Amino acid sequence: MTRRFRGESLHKVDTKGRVSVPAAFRRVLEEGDPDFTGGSFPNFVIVYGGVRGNCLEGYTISAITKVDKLISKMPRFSRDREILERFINTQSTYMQLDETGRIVLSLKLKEKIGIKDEALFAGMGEKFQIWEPKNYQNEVDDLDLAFKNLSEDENPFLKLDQLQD
Amino acid sequence: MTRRFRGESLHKVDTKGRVSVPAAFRRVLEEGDPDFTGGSFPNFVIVYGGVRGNCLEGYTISAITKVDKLISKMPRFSRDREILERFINTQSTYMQLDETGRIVLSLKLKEKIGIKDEALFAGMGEKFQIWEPKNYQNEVDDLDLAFKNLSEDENPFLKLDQLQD
DNA sequence: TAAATTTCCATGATATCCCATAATGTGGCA
DNA sequence: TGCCACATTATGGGATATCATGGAAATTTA
Repeated sequence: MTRRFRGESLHKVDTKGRVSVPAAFRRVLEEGDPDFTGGSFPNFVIVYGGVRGNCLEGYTISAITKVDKLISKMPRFSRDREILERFINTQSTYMQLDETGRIVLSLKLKEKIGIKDEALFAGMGEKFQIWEPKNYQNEVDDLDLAFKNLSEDENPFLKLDQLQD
Repeated sequence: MTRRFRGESLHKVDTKGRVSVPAAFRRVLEEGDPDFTGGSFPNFVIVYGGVRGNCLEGYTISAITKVDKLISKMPRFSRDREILERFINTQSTYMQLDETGRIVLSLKLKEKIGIKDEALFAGMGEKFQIWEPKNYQNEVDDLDLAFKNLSEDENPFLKLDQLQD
């Protein structure tokens, strides 16, 4: 069925940095890890650099592999490729769900996005994001405002259908 | 799973030049060494000439083999080939992890990149880099700046999508 | 034989594993 | 439709393994 990351949910981050990944997201991670078997726990990748920098982004193995393959097609020592590798490879890390469906956010990752003891997970289709709850609310508000200020012909909902091929 | 080098981490270099290679990188080095068996310690290659010259680059055996093969496809006595062989073959050396996951950086290697007592490891997909921390920060800042100054159609992230399929 | 390497051992700090429990959700069935 | 039994989920605590790092002993090299 090729599930996608959908929905938002809030989770506790304990003293060791452990957080439950929303159960619905786990199914997507499992489907997206070619090495996943019933007995194992899915691997995935968290990108923490991002253009934004204020949230973490989780990708399934197959999603990130697609990106990696594209990067590999660029000239090996080109500046463009280097920029992308810095963002996508250097500023990312492998993660694995544990048997209770948790991951641990290292101190470094928590600091990157200002998380203390709660984390908000937001589904974004082929990736998901992890936010410090207040920052998330601000982000949502900003987006709302930006959307409201668009003129009719800038409305992305209307552009959507124009893309159709 | 075919792991790639991901993430960045900072390590102490002791008086003998010993540095821990990040644990995550060891797994990649193991996978990339066809001769690696459970009981042994993986070999790999460090290139110190490099296009840049301000960092060392570590390749798994299988990654450097790919590069070697590409070079050997170039005309045998061409200047281009000679240059590449000089950089990739002459200015490189085999390394082996010890049982605690460390390597020793010779005085020569340390001097090449200005390392004193700390080394920054940065994953770059098929290879990783070793930097003197301050130089690394400068490099990241430069890249950031370069990225911010790109016009919309120069954005490597967008080029990525154009490469699709 | 002095200096430089390599090997072996030691230890605190992290991270991982294993078990426990409460909360929530799900389905069946009267 | 209301309730119970069971599976899944969210969360915490302690034990155990791995990692990063330093120092001493053994070995090599010049």
